[in-house]
Amino acid sequence: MRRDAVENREALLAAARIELNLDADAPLEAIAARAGLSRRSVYGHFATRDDLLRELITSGATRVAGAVAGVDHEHPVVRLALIASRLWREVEDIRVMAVFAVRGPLKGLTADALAPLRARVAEAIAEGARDGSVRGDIPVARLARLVEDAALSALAEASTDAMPGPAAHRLVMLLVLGTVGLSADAAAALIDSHPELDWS
Amino acid sequence: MRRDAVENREALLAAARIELNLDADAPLEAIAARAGLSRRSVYGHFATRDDLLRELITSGATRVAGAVAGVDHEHPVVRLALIASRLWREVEDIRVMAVFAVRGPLKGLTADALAPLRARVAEAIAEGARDGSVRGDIPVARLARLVEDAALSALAEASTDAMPGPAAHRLVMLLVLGTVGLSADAAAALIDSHPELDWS
DNA sequence: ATTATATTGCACACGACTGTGCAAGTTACG
DNA sequence: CGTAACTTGCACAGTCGTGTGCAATATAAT
Repeated sequence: MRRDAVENREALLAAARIELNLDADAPLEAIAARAGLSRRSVYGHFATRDDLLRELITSGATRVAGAVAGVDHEHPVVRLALIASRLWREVEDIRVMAVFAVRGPLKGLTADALAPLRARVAEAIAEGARDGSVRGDIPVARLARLVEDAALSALAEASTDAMPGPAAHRLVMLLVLGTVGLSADAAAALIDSHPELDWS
Repeated sequence: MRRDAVENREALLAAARIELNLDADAPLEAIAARAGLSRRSVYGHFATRDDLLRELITSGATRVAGAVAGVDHEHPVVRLALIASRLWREVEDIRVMAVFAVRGPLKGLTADALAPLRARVAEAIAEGARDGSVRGDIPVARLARLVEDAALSALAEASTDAMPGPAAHRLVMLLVLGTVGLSADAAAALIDSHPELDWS
């Protein structure tokens, strides 16, 4: 295998990440173009369109899983904020997976890939609901989905509006904490009192 | 014009509302089938596919505008909750428009249709930020978009999970108020202390 | 330099969907 | 009734996307 071949493969994946965020079913033509290749060449790297998507989703899932893996904290709410914080680094992958979470025949794949992350979130919420640090007026499963939505809309806002890094990072945490029941002030105080939630 | 003709026209619009929520670019075949018509007949009512969508969006926008028109209250936060409350009645239309708000070539149309509603929300937020009842750590325009997202995800949750009416109605308000800075408890208290926010 | 490896352009088959024309059928309505 | 309004089925053209075959060309690597 040649060096430029693997570079082009990466370029295709990167291009797909961008292009699929703009249009969930962007033609291969567009993806290839952004990668500086011809449509025909795509088939030298991926047998079918679905193969490309599959690779995007699974590789994305691994990165996300890695980013969230080390997260741990005794207070479930801080844990949620930490997860949100780590997620910020993986925006592109996250958004690609979000796009396919609802639509298309790949939604099963996406769901599987995101399962571990969702489990961690649900667990933290359940724990927080038990000790009173998280609202108890919404069933855990439903609240978990809503938290996911909140994080997603913060991430979307961050990347469409080209927010400066620290602001976007903080926004994601603020929204997650707000959804979980904290007031704006309480959320801000919590973030400021925990150095591990700082922008680094 | 015959009576059954206008009935079929309505049936087509209703079918489109359902089918387009399942799949944003559902084929006319599917829509026609759900309406109990043949694909060919659709063209007896709408010149093109876009005409159908246009009608859906604009008629939906008018309903929503009407629902929100009468809303007024001295406290901006209560006003936001009221808007959220009224929105709940129009879920179906809202969701169709939400689908096309992001994707598709009609997003401009949708944006225009939703403009008045967005203006009201932004205004209430700005007013609240001035008198301190709404968080001030997020720029008004951005917060308005985030509130919109929150409402949308609540509405989505409500209609996919088949929640009972009152619960869904309350959820929409809770999420909007939470996004705007209130704690879960404060939001619940506010809703309970204002009879006009009750489920009717 | 020579060779294995990649990329390209073009042609083609295939499928899904839109939009149109037209003749034959069905149904509401006066 | 009987007629005008509506629906249907089918055939067809046009568009856009995928996936493949192949010959020509460019490029990395030894």
